[in-house]
Amino acid sequence: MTRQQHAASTDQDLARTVKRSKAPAISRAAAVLRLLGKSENPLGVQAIARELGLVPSTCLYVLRALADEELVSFDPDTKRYALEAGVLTLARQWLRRNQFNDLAQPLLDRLAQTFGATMLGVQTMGLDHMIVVAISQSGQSFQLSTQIGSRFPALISATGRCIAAFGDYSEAELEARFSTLRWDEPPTFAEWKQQVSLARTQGFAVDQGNYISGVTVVSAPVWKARGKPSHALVATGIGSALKRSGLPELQDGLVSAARSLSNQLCGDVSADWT
Amino acid sequence: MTRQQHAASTDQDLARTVKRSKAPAISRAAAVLRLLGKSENPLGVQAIARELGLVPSTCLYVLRALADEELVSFDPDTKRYALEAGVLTLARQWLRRNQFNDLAQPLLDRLAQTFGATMLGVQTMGLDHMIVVAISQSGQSFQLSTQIGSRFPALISATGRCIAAFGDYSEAELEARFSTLRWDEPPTFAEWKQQVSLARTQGFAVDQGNYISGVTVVSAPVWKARGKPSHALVATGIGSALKRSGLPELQDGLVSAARSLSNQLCGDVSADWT
DNA sequence: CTTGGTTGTTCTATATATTGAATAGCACTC
DNA sequence: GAGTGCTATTCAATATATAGAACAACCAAG
Repeated sequence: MTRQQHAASTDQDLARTVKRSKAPAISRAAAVLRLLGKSENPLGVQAIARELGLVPSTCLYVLRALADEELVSFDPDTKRYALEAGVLTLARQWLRRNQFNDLAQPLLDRLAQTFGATMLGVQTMGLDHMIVVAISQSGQSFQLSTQIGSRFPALISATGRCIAAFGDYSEAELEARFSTLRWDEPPTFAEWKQQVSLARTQGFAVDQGNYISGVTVVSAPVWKARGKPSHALVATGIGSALKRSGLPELQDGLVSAARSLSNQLCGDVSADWT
Repeated sequence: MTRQQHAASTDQDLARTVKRSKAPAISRAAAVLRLLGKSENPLGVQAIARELGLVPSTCLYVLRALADEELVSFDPDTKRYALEAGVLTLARQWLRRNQFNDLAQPLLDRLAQTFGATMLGVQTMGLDHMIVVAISQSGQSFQLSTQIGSRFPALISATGRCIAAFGDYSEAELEARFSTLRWDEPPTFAEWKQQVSLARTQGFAVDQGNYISGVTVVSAPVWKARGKPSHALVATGIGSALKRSGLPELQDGLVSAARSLSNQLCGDVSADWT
């Protein structure tokens, strides 16, 4: 069972986005790409159109355009479409010019080695979700498998508490989002709010088996600029194992890594100004 | 100096694609994404429009749509656009359901270990280019750095000779493409044709310092179906080092790995037929 | 402070992308 | 072999995305 879940992008959502935008074809194209990404096997025109609430002919034109751009592959025999390798090229280009990754990776590697935990670097995307952009596996212990590019709802687990703590969102917004989350051991909203306050004073957040039973997650926010944190460093591991290798030390290491990263990222910006 | 080069996608090309397509916004969007990928730093609306020959207002709408889809990031302060992490999500999804990668990776790892070479798995995209989709570094020697997602012109180096040898393209097509290639030590078209013939009879191709002086590249084709090869396994290394660790053995290993891979990939297809 | 040359953004007429029905093909069942 | 239900695809009318100019906001130089 895979853990990640997106804000269910329904036909309704797509329809609204398409209406508002001045370039609806692009919203449709993105929806098609996401659908093909989710799907286990290649899909035909009708299946895609039905799933996304598109007109088949429009959907066909979208697919042809995407195939021309090598973002989608087309099998002439089966008339099925799937994602194509062109998306890889874009991803590499993004990774290349992303200083967060370059700076975070060695820090994550060191922490993973020291504490035998699986370390993640995540990028926050408002209250919608966060995206895993860097990973370091400890190698020895059994890993909690997550992959680069995975998306999680914004307020879940330890990082969710950080986002809530340092993002100054209204309580109404938070509660609305909170109510849609799925946890193994869901905290009440009151409990969660208290943990968020604690995170605000401590500078990091902990999830002790709420999101996944038996798994402890620690998260510390990273800033690229003043305002809401843009990223977070995350440590995950089996609760008992993390306790044995020293949870307080891990928390300290994580927080100081996150702080040094924030300094470097903000510093680079000011270097551009000169 | 980076080696890769794309078929220079000029404004002309884009203009033609846009005209032909029934969904021009998508071609524009793809062009914008590629441009942002190439660019070292974030770009403004005008710069993008100028570079791609787009109308600024249209360009703005494209960018806004892409930003809505989290494929492009927008900095409200500087009004600059760049690639966003959404492209990572798509790439991961592509990698997940790609059996070539799953099957090729262990073979590449073994060959890289045995021969101290940098191994690549590439996917061919017609006569336009090929894309690196899997990598295994030997770890010990200093690596010839290439990254997943890199694009190379189709007919370059050893893999180019394989594509020409097993793709049954007309000589006119080949010569047109061949003439645009950049090599360190360019072969004449006649020499190259001879090497292509050799590759056809041997079942693999070698590039001895043509593409990059001092670097030897060996490539063996992989088929996913009858017809043109869809992929290739590639070994690269310093010429002298490869000779020392046994070039004939490397060639044998590469060819047999490619053959076994072809069998598995085609076998899956025939399994679908039953 | 004004001027000149940028930039990003809004606005509206018109060329055109999108729609939904009609067409064409393919694989079954009867 | 005709019929049934599915596909993918084409086509022409119309709703609309786009182009180009006008606008606004900024910065640097005089």
